[in-house]
Amino acid sequence: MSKVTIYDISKKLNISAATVSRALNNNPKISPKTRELVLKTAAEMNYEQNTLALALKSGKSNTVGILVPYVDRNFFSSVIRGIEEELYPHGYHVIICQTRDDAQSEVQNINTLLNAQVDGIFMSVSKTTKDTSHIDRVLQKKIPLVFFDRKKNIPGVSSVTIDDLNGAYMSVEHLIRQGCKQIAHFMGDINLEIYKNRYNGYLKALTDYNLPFNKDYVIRTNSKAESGTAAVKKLMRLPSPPDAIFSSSDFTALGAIQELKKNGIRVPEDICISGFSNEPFTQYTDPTMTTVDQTPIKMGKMAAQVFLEQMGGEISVALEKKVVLSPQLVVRDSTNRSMG
Amino acid sequence: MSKVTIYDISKKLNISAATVSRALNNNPKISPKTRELVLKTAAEMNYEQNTLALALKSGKSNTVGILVPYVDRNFFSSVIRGIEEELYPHGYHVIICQTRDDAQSEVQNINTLLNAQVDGIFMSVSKTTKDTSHIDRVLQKKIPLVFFDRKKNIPGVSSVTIDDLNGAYMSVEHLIRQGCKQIAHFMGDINLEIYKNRYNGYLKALTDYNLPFNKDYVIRTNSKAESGTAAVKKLMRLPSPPDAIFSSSDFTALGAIQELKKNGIRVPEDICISGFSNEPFTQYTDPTMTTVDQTPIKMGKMAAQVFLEQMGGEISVALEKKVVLSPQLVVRDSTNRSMG
DNA sequence: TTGTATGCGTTATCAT
DNA sequence: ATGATAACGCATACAA
Repeated sequence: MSKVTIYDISKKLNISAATVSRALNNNPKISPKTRELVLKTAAEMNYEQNTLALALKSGKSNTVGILVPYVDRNFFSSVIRGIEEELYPHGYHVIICQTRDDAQSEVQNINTLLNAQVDGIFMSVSKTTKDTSHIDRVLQKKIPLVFFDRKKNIPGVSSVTIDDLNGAYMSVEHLIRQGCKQIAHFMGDINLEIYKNRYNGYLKALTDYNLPFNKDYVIRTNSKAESGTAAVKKLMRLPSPPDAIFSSSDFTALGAIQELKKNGIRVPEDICISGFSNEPFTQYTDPTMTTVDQTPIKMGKMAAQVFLEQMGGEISVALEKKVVLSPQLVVRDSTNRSMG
Repeated sequence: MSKVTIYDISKKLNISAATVSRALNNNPKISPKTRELVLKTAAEMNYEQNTLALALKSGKSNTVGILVPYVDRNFFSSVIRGIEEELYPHGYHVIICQTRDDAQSEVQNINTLLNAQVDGIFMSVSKTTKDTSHIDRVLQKKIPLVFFDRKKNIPGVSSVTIDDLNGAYMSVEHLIRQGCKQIAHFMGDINLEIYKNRYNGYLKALTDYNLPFNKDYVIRTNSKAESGTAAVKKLMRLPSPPDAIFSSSDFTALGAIQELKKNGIRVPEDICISGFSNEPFTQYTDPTMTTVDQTPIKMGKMAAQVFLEQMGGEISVALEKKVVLSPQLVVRDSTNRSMG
């Protein structure tokens, strides 16, 4: 059968279960002889430790929960990969929960994770989350919590994000160096920190390089390709259309490229376009798309490391660590005027 | 504090823990009065059931494990999404493990999942897996196991796959209806069932439509774009080059398209190309790519349903269910000759 | 060095 | 209808 316990081993060997337990856990207080014997018979009997009993006993489940809007978005699944790869060697399991960007689902998932006695929680906050009492509950229980990408500013909670402002700045700077002087921006929902920061990075680059700010060049978009085609139409109707677009999203940048090509406007010759996120498809568009890589796997690994630190330290000390990763500018053909 | 147990409630109410437990579980053998009372105070005290204790007691963890090569591959993360969404309403958690296509890692992960007392295991078998003793161990423990996409033929194990042969057949049939008569094939590793089936679907369509088979038109490729560029070069050097390519992979199809465009050969006017998998990027290539959708979310949902059925039935009956999903042909511009 | 006893939180069995 | 108790499998404080 399948359920061999330390008690079974103890019976077979005529010793106590406690001794078996000690042998199995390399407890120093045991004779080498019996230790060897126990280990051998345990192997023979195909003994496997019951993680559940251990978890109940120790209060430690060796499991962490990850909350993301959707697992099948490339960015999130890459972060998950990072977390899993960093935590697996430490014996942790990874439970995945999807919030579908729904605040209520987020609360529910937090609750079930708490019930499941996870040792830590990683989350990218849902778009619609306003109330944070469920997060407070996590903190009350002293469960390490790490935000990634989308965070709330809550004292005592660590987070791993990327420097969106700088990512935007690098992009715009790159466009300027390509000779562009009239740079437009596709702006996301600035209620979200990340988009506000990208917008600010755009502004900062313009300022630093003494380029004038033109409010007609800033178009509010969502993250769909259609939004990009609409935005670029608006731009091209301007008396003085831009010679570059810095988009806060790869998808809107794609929509723009498609619309421009349809109208015979060349990218990058007539107008340079850069996106944001380094979605896998950006390397396959025509032309290939310049974008900003958010290093999601690294983000996951960092988040995991922050968690491990937290676990290693004093239980009662909720150290708050804010890690800000540097994004990576990926230059491709959509902004490359030296192609020839 | 955070740890309020049924015992705490029982003390406060001067009743036994057993009664509290019964009240909480809607046990009929209890008076409505005390039931209400317990429920109310439980709510007041913020009682939450300890899932771990329950799991230890019942032997049921309400957790399933999913093994995939990499979580951040679109296909796999989509399957995971399907499984999660189907199982969440039933109270199951989902643990993710990555095998990195390494047989040894697969064995290890199976072991730890077994230790964690998961109630079921979903897996897409690693490419390198030969020995299946770890899988036998799962069966011995009567843990429901469901293969998806990549399976091994093991008696008693259910699986959910797609009808690759038919997907290939539909693709080639479509090419024929576009007027193509000399159809080449990029063939994957036929040690894997899926590629063998796609190849057979290709052959069947040729036969059914009375097109001659030309062995020079079948090129062995791996799933990289470079492999596709190399393959198409070879094809175009033939005395009579093909007028269509059915590729077993989106990536090789992409490489082919890129190479052809570079040489001024038009897609689809001069040659039609179709891929396989409906990778997200296929809708953004130029031209957009015709491909076969493997309905991964649906695959996940089906796998979950098979598991739930298994759980619902008799414990000792390992019913073996083979679900074969119909793939979806997605027609786009790379094969569309009526575009004008 | 080893054994005994206890508890982690719950539910099920057997009384009452 | 309710209470006392055992059991799930393990680890540890204490006793020997």
